[in-house]
Amino acid sequence: MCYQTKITKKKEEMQRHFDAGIKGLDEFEPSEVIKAFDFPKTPVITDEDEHLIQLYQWGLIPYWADASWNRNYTLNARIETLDSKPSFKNITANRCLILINGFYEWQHVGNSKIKYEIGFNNELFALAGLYDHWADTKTYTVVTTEAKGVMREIHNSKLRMPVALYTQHEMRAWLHNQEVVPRYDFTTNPGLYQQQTLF
DNA sequence: CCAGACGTTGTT
DNA sequence: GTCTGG
DNA sequence: CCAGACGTTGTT
DNA sequence: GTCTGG
Repeated sequence: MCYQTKITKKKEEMQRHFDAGIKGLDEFEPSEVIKAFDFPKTPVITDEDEHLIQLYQWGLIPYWADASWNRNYTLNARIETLDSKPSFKNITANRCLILINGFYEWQHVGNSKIKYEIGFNNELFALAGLYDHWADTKTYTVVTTEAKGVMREIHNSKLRMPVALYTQHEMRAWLHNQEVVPRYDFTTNPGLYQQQTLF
């Protein structure tokens, strides 16, 4: 899974990096830790306009959802079952890029856990996402897959990781519904935080 | 057949 | 809206 | 979809 | 076996 990200880059740098304009990012503030369970609005690029960065809210709300919808459960979407889940199957072509320069995951060691920052030397990159857009509601979910490589060592409890895209080619492929191989050659920064698990 | 679910499993 | 558990 | 029903109303 | 209630 993936519930915490990092976006410390300025708008101007994101524009340059992703070769895109910007719309409605006034309320965006770079942040060391972005928490999914707060349902934050974060910068994304959708397949509707690959040269525009806009804010979408983390936590997918399908267009048919009613007031009882619980976004806690649509912060992530398992890539293995996208085509069969009612919440995702009709939007598997609504591709977006979630713009970040790091994300966080916890490693369980004995009965404590260590927080890692994961990324590409603090460079900008993207997570693969799906979005829905209806009325004023613009929301997204982060697509996850089986953890590989170093991610199996770090995220050793759930063995999941977000689908990460690094090159422009990978990002375009995702937006165009083409096969992508999720990245796992991350740089990692351990020990940001350590916590005894409660017993 | 239709009511009820639909999504994932975590942080301070 | 579609799917599915009862 | 699958577990569980599936039949009728009387004779000494 | 088929039908149907849940």
